[in-house]
Amino acid sequence: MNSAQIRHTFLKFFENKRHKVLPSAPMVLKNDPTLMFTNAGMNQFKDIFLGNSPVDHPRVVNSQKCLRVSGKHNDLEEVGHDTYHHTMFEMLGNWSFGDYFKKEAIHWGWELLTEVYGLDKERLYVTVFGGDSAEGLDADQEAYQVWRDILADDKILYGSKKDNFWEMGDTGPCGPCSEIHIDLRSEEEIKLKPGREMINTGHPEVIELWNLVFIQFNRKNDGKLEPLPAKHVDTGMGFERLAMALQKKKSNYDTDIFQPIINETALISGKRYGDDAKQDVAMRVIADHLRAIAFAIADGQLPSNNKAGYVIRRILRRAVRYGYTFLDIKEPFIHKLVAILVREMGDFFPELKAQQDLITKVIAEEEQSFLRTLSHGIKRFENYLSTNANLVSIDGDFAFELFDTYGFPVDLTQLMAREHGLDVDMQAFQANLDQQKQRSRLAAEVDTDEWVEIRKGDDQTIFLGYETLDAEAQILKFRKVKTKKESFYQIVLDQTPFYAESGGQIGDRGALVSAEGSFFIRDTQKENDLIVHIADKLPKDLFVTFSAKVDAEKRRMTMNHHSATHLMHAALKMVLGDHVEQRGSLVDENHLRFDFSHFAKMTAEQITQVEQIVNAKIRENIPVTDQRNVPIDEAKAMGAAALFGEQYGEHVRVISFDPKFSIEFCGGTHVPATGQIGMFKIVSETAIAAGIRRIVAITADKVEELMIQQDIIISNLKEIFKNKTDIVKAVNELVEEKKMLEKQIELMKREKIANLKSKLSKMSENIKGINFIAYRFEGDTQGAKDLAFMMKDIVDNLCLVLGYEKEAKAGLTVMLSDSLVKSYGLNAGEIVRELAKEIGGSGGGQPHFATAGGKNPKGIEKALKKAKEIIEG
RNA sequence: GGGGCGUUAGCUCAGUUGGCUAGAGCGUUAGACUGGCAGUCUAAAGGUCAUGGGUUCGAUUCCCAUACGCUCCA
Repeated sequence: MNSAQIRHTFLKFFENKRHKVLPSAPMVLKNDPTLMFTNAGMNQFKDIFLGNSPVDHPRVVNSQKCLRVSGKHNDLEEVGHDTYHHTMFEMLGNWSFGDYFKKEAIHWGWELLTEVYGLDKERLYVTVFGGDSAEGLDADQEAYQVWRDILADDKILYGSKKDNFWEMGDTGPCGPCSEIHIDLRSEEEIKLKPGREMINTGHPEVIELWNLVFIQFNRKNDGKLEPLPAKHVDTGMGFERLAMALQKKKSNYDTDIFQPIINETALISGKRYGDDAKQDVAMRVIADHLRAIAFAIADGQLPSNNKAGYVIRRILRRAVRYGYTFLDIKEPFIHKLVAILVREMGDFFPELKAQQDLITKVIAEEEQSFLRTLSHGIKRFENYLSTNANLVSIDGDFAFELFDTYGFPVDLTQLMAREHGLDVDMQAFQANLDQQKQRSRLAAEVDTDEWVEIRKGDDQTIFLGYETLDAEAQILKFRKVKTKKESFYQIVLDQTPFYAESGGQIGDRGALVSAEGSFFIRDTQKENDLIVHIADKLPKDLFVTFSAKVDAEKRRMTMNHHSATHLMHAALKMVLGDHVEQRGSLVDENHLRFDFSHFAKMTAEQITQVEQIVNAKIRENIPVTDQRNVPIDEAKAMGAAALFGEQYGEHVRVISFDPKFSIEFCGGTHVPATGQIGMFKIVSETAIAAGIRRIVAITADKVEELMIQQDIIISNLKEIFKNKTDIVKAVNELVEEKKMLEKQIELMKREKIANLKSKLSKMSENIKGINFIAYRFEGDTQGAKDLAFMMKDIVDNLCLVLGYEKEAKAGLTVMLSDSLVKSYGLNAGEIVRELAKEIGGSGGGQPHFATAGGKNPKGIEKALKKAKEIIEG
């Protein structure tokens, strides 16, 4: 059975048991401050478990793409060194939300594995929760009894809280779990030691296959467990492991999920998989990381230098590094593997296929830039070696500097050190790293108090912001949040007109008004599905009914920009083509920012064209069509544009301005009719990454402001040019004229200096073989310098002293021929310091050229005389 | 969010106690050589030393702020 069939079989099996097949949620998360990436199948159902979202389907089945590269689950450094760790993997899962429980979950799981997939029953073992006295929990007898109906007693093991009690976090839903393990060792090995003794011992061929979690408790803030009214089933089976078991391989990487990519890597590098342990590790790393990066980019996360984007960049760089070091590939190559990945997985994950070009381009660009970083680091390293003789080991501080400031991986530093017979002081390196971690942790510390419940309210906050900007509201709960910089309150209301930041639209600002006064709400944000109002102060009386008022002006401008974004999106597709795909969007009261895939700079004509289309649509004054709760398939059939990397529920909201022109999935707020936007203007169009362009544009008042400003500039110009008809021509003429005049001035200056040169040459007095000239000069420091260097070229044995006055300050310049410095022992710096006393200042410089400045211009004559005295000695 | 580093010619970069009237290589342009091309030689053009303040007789160099970029940590 190939991997596609394995996945299909799983979904089909549960679909036949009345489960709803759901697509994988995006791997990159938004609106969850605690998590950057989907790291388990349950993430997309978190709000159901927490009771924040209603249950649409009590039974669900899916295959979820997961990424474990940050936070609690971080497998990045393990990947490649063994046969089963991955950054990105698929989690097959079936779910019951308050529907069936242990009995069905266990029986179906067993049925699927043994009867449908045909796994050998003899090789399967199960574990159940064995109880925990500290928690006051008994063993999970219920699960045990179900298993006893299926399996012999010696196949069932009791597990500890660590292995068999699953918790989402410090608080929240949790419960015992039952795992199915498989023993894939050879017959001989099994004879030597039975599988029963190998469970959970970390053997790569005796592994956990499927985890069935039975959620029946809620962990409270005080650590106590409270039974849940609705019990859930949450299961997760590693797709790659299952494939290994079914395809009778010894490693996940030997399955058809990874082999095509590994083969291509082998081809590119000219090495063979299986020949060399280190090379094999590298090929596994590359195969794994390629998947993670490609899917992340498809989900809208580009590599960048912070947050989620940075994690993606690091994964890619790890892959490049392994290729560079162990496969000796010094050229960008990972992007070439994308085609293979798309061929293998593009059918089940259409987002990959649709964005193949972009993914390839972005990866190629990143590879290039990292290879530059590497060569930079190598250069620095060689520099370090050549400036530090007789080294015994590489300084840990230097290795850290390379790593921290220049991004040069420390293992490469070690490798290069070894080539020179050196080692790296890793202790000092680690100490530096720990110090940095400590610092970051302190700075990022956020102290969140527990929620204080004011009123009972099980339901979600009712959002009224599409219809009104002013509504009655009561506080459900609030909490205090403290960071290094500030502290504020988060407030949850029973209903609210405030739009929480999401989908690129900024959160509303406004106030909660009661008899007591008005309390400023500075921002509104989303935490998962929870709408959180941010305030600096709390009202004294929290139990009254407030009037929640949104800042209407800010919202109006934001809506203008949001609706304009939709119109522009449609216009871009018309002008540039259907490959235009939204990659990011930000709208606030000041502007709109829109990132989209397109591979070339837009021409001025294209930009104008887009502006004209949008402005025409604005003048048509098209009323908005706002359809809520449209079934997703129906919305798609309408031709609404969905975004990659955005998670949509069963029902979506569809916003259209003339369904033939612009129709999009969107949760944001929009103008009632396009006329309100008034006017649209693109302010800039730039590149932000390979294949991604960014447009910044403005609407309404902002365009008006811009126009007024530009009008003022133009009328001012016209006035200056006495209302000439063609100002551009006038300016051009002026520039040309200026150039000509500058040339003339330059000529005259030269002439003047030439005159001065001959005049000064004639003034020269021969004092003891020194050609001495002292002169009061009309000019400034720079002019004196120019003159001095010219005189040096034409007079031998020169001692030139120039004095000049500028803005009531005095300046002196002394120039000596090199011969005087060498054979007479004269020093311009010393001379000028002596002379500076006369002008009430100080100075210095080089032996042959020095300057001084002072506040007393009257002393210039005296200084010039004194210079002669010095030379006369 | 915190730390480190960078920004000098079209490109890649030097410029080390503040003073060599800012340099190299590549590229560009012109001329010469060669039957032509490739090439070689010679010469030239090209710089608000990111921006704005400050210290100083003098700042690419030191200090402060801003912008942009790189990088590590969270």
